[in-house]
Amino acid sequence: MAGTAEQIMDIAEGLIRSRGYQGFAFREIASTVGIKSASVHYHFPTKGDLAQAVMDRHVAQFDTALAEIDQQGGSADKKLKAYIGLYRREIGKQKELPVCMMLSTDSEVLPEDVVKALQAYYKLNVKWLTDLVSSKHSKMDAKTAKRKASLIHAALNGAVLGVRSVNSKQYFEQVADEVLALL
Amino acid sequence: MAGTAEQIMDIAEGLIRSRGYQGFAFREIASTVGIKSASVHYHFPTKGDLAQAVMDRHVAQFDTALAEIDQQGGSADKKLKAYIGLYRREIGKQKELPVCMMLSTDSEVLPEDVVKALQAYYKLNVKWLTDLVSSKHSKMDAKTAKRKASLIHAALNGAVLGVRSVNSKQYFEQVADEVLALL
DNA sequence: GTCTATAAGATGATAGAC
DNA sequence: GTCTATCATCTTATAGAC
Repeated sequence: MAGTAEQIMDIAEGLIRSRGYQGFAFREIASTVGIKSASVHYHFPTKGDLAQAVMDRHVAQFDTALAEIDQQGGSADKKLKAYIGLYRREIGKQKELPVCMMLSTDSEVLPEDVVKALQAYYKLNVKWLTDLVSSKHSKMDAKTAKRKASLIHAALNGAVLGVRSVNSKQYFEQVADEVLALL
Repeated sequence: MAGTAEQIMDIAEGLIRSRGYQGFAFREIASTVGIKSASVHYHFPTKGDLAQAVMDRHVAQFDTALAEIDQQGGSADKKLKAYIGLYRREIGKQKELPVCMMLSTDSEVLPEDVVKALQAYYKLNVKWLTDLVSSKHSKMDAKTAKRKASLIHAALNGAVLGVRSVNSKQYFEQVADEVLALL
């Protein structure tokens, strides 16, 4: 039995991923949890606070997942496969995008702190991928490695986005296979 | 002096691109045009109708642009450069995404017809790119060409999305250069 | 922690006058 | 085509009781 704050974040995360920041309301979250909207405000004073909490929790989980991949070791290809697995996991429920991707499209109506967290998250991803590329191609200069990492990152994000438009997870898998060959 | 309906669509398109479907209101559009919200409803009965009109107009412009690229002829690389130019043009105003990309993330709250148009638009893009890939690699089988086309499409979409998070158009240019090398 | 009650404002949409 | 006026509903958020 998860705490109320946790439940609220779970539901908010799902709604953000399917409808975006502007697509959920305190009342809806409250009724799903089985409480009143005033009680949601007790845990998260403003809507921005709730979005920030959801974002922070997700980033923390993601950091842990990346650390685990690094810890398990193995080839660069194996690590990229595991990284792609993180994306695949987020597609699980169709019609949902990863939290940070959806929030990124809502950045114009988000509190400044959330936008900053979003930018930091992006940089973290590209840096991790850049290190991965460098580890496989020891003679490649840093700039080239970063460009390749950016391509991989963009392709995976685009692949996730595409699933929504083509209505099939296969699209993601096909792009993911091509991405693996890029490394 | 553009007609009122045109003006409404222009403003709606800008708002959809920066804040999404749920981020604009009839009253705001009306006050920007200099009329009242009831008059906006005269031209576009419902919010969904307005979104559909904006989407249809954009798709028509895009179709024309693709036809022009085909008409001008030249190498496959030249055509891909021109195709990438269509994306670059849409980034012009920072903090804005292409209409169809933004609407795609809002698909859960969009009228069914708009979602269908979105899916058709996606298919059109991948098909055009598939033909392009096939024209350069005459011996490549159709399936492989489509996979490569999907990769290119995903990477370009991801590149546009990334501009928002990294706050620099250079990110797009770097990925675009890598994409050119993929063909 | 959760509730009731309510504020204060925005929203999509319509009726009917001009 | 555009207006005024209005409806019914939803929104985030707060005050104060339990």
